[in-house]
Amino acid sequence: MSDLPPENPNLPLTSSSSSLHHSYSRKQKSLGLLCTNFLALYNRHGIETIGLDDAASKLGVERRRIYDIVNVLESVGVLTKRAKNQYTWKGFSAIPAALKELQEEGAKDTFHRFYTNENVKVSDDEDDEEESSSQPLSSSQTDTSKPGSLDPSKIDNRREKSLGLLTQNFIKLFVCSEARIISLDEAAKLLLGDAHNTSIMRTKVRRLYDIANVLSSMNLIEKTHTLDSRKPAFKWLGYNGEPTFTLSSDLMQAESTKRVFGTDLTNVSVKRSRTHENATERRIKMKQHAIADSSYNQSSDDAHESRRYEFGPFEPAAGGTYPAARLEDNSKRAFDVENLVSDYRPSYQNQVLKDLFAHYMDAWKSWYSEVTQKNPLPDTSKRH
DNA sequence: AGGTCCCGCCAAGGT
DNA sequence: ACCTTGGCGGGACCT
Repeated sequence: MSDLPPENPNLPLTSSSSSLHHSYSRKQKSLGLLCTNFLALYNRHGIETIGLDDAASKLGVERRRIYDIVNVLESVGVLTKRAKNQYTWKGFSAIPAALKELQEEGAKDTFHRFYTNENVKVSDDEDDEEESSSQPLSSSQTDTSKPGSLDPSKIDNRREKSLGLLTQNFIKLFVCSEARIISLDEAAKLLLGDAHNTSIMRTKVRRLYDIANVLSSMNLIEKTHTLDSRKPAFKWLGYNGEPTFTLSSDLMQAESTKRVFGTDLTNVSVKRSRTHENATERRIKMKQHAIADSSYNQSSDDAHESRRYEFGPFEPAAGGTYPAARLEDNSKRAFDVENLVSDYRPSYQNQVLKDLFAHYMDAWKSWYSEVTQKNPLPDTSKRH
């Protein structure tokens, strides 16, 4: 026994009708959907502590999956680890602060890299972080063999590759640049360092999908594709307020149900799906729910992006460290763009990132000066 | 024919 | 020694 049973007819859920034909569906077990249910379950008043086992059983999945979710949620501040098997629910309201921190952090270690020894060597992957004493780990990790010998070079190698860190770096990509849309492989390359090794690349991309799925279910990003190349890409939506979750009664009652292998409570209320209709629908819903913010405006709404990238309205927030431009107040921004740009120029070591950044900066500068001059209406329809 | 990404093995980390 | 975490990648499923 090992193959999945077609399905379990004992389940009390079956979202009413509409289950055209039920059969094992991968989608119904997706991380994204699971995350949606997870959020539906815990994103409410009264919740304060979350037990991994509790979550696993309530959602009908193995703990392993919960770790995936929890790790990325923690990256955006929604959760905090309290103790073994225990997390503290912080809620969506904790997101803005977390994002801001990521933004600053990103800008900071960018400076650091810039001032210290910017023009760096090959430097495969990894990034310092915390203390940096100890030896600068053995150059590249071309550790051929070394049977048995404990490699001191891979001490916290694990942390470096963690889903959580990867998530944060992924988010920094958006938050620390003006990029609004980043294609999947750009992201993979950026987050990697070695875009040559196909194997490593593949793995990284798999992870990216995992991350993207949960971030998507939170409505922080959205999967799309680049306008031109048709390549899959991620669009940063940012935090616009809490998504409106509707906990299906099915899920509620599923709480008491015991899980059997192969059955999956996750497939309740299969309303998530990534069909365009639903996705758009959800966003609209969310938007009106949080539209109060306003300052977020016009433009680039759903349907049409005018190009591969967009400039996001990321608020620098009091004493912010990053230049954020918005169409509205362009008039009062008379400072020297050039200067500012160089000040904030990240110094990533890998070429791809550098190129990408240059690309965005170029676009941004021309757009910015255009807007700044006097044009009340920035016409983004020109090439470059 | 890829693009997605579920699933769970099994190795680090903790206690 | 046992339990918790969670990297990793085979290969099934979905365009």
